[in-house]
Amino acid sequence: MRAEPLDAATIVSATEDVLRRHGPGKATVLDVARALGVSHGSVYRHFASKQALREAVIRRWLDGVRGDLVAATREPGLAPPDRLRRLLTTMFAVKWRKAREDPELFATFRVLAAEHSAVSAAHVAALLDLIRAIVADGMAGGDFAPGDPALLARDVFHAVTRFVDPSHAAEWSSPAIEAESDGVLSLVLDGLRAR
Amino acid sequence: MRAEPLDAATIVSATEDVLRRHGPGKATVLDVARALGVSHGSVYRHFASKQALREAVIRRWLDGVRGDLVAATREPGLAPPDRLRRLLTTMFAVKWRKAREDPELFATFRVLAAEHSAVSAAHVAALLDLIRAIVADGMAGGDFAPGDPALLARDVFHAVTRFVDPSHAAEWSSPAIEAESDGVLSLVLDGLRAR
DNA sequence: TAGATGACAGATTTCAAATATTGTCAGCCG
DNA sequence: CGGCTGACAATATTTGAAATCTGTCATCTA
Repeated sequence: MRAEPLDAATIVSATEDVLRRHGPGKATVLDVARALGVSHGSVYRHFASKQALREAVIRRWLDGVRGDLVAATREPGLAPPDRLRRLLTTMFAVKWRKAREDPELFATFRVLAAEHSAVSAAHVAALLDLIRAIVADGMAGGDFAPGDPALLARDVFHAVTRFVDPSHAAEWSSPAIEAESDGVLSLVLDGLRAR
Repeated sequence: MRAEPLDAATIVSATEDVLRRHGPGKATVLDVARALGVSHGSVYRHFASKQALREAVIRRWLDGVRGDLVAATREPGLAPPDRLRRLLTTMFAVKWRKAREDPELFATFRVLAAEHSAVSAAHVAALLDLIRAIVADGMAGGDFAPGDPALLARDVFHAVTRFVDPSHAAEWSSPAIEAESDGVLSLVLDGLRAR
């Protein structure tokens, strides 16, 4: 039936396809096995449970998002305030684009992320660390007022919740959303500069 | 069966009780009529539909919340920055308390608010106006840098989304939530002061 | 005669039986 | 042998028939 040996990555990809096609509620392990042309027992050789399989899917998705983000931000010769603005607007743009391009798929990944909150929490922690590094840079160079970079990174992230948290995805289709995020960003950057 | 004549306010109160008891999914017009000791036809004399009845309930609830808020903020002799901080922390506290005291009832009202987004939008607009008035005051007195008070009020409100938007109610049970809201509030107030 | 009632049609919800899925594992196949 | 299969028990989901609810209105009653 299959030439290549069945491996975890192949199964995860097939699961993504099935999720895309059937949605989170009706995507079964049997569907995944069918898509791969194997019995469902074989899937259970690589993943202990349906939950574990779905966790692998959301983990790979979030890692990809974060990869996109780090790549887009690797731009030299930008002062910390501009770098922070760039990071955050990119963060917004990546999420908004994914949510708008394929709302059903985005909704599916929201369900998976909610199912596996530990994976989501790790993702958020990694994003927070990106912010923290820039804030620390800015303080060292005098662009930002002194303070605890980790705490301020947390504050910044919380202030932009509306623009990154998937529970606000419905609001991202408004054409005003860009102006709104710019407004909050300016307010926050001013807050970091002058304390 | 009933001494006093049946009026809209009485029906709304009975509906609140039924919602409290049965939840949003299983609260029927028949239940409301039963609670009042009348036939369901009588309820339809005062409200055109079940939707209209539920809208009256959520409208009264939100008006009450806003009343509490305005009352708690009517405190003289406070500079605009402190007044703004007071308004917002009170806003948080009112919501958090309601959500923690009776999570099921809070969830019920969330459902009603989602069903009647126009009513919720009006509520938000009224809250925004409270913020705008204080920001304008602060600009007039030199506490805040000059700017468009309406736009900045919008930015401030968006920055504290996480602490007022019911979709984040689950996060409000964390003991860290107070420190987190204080952090964002300080950042935002600094932003308003020094632009 | 203003306000309340309850029978009624159509829409929605409920509940139990029928079907499908999850996860295990003894045995098969290359 | 290492990996795959498919029968199987336990659990979860779907289905559709019965029950309930929404909204209307002709009729009643105070």
